[in-house]
Amino acid sequence: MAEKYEIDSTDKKIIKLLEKDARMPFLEMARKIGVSGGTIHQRVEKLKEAGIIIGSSIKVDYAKLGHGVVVLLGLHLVNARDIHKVIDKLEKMDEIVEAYYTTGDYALIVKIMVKDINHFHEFLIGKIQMIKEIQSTESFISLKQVIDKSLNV
Amino acid sequence: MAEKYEIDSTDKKIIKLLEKDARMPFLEMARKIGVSGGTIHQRVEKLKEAGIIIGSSIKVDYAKLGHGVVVLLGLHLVNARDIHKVIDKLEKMDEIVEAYYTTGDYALIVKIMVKDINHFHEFLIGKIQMIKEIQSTESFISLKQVIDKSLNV
DNA sequence: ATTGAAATCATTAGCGA
DNA sequence: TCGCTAATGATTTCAAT
Repeated sequence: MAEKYEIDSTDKKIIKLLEKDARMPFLEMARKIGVSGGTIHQRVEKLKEAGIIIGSSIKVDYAKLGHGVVVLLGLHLVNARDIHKVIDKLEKMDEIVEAYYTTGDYALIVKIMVKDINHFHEFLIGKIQMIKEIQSTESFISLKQVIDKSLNV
Repeated sequence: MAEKYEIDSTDKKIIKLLEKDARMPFLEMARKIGVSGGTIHQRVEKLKEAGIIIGSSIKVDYAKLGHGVVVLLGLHLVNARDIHKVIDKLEKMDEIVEAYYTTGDYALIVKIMVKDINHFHEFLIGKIQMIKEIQSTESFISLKQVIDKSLNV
């Protein structure tokens, strides 16, 4: 994995368009890029096979659904060896949406989404602090995401 | 904004399916959920109007395109009042894909994607440290994202 | 990479619970 | 009000070039 892949400017344009709108019709993309719809279809299939396009998803305003608080949580483990056990447990928690192995201060940094500060408190005490392999945590509470965009490849 | 919205179980099922695959045909969703295609269409339109569905995007394996390193960066500002000026500058940088206002230690936490550690170094010295409103930074380098999922609403 | 044809889908209007 | 059906135009998909 992580082998570099050769993509040309047409592939790049396709990726850029689909990052903005995953449901854009292939024929519309074709008109914008200046190739045929069949070509778009072939290119997208190739990008999927190559594992460059992994999937697609809608963007949801979770705040409108009552989950407005994002918290970044740095985790210290008792023993670095337990990291996979910890990840297994974290994976099952609904509040956790992302997790990163990191170098430096923390073994892991996780991103969680919760309804409010009370919910966060309950989550921290009732779920995170129940994992005995976790020694301590540091919380960075965010009330607003100010930038959210796709990488310009 | 951030008003709560009443969504029923059909809306939830639609959101869940589209989070897994934004290009899923409405008729396929209709068959899975047990309603007509027209109903899916109406519901999706309503969810968009309500601002719950904001957009859609493909998921790209950026590591395969040579941008394999994610860094979370905590920023300390010289003066908290300058935060909007800083955000404006950050917004223009290709490497920065997300940014959060946070309480506590940092004024901002940003997520960046870079090719490798050298690229990160150049970015830090050549771009971040050029912003005079930023006092100091702390870096959390991630070589692997181990969890990435959608919130279970 | 394009073309063209067949299957499938999106979209809308009108009907009915 | 909400969901369904039916009809049309657009799109996806694939084989042949």
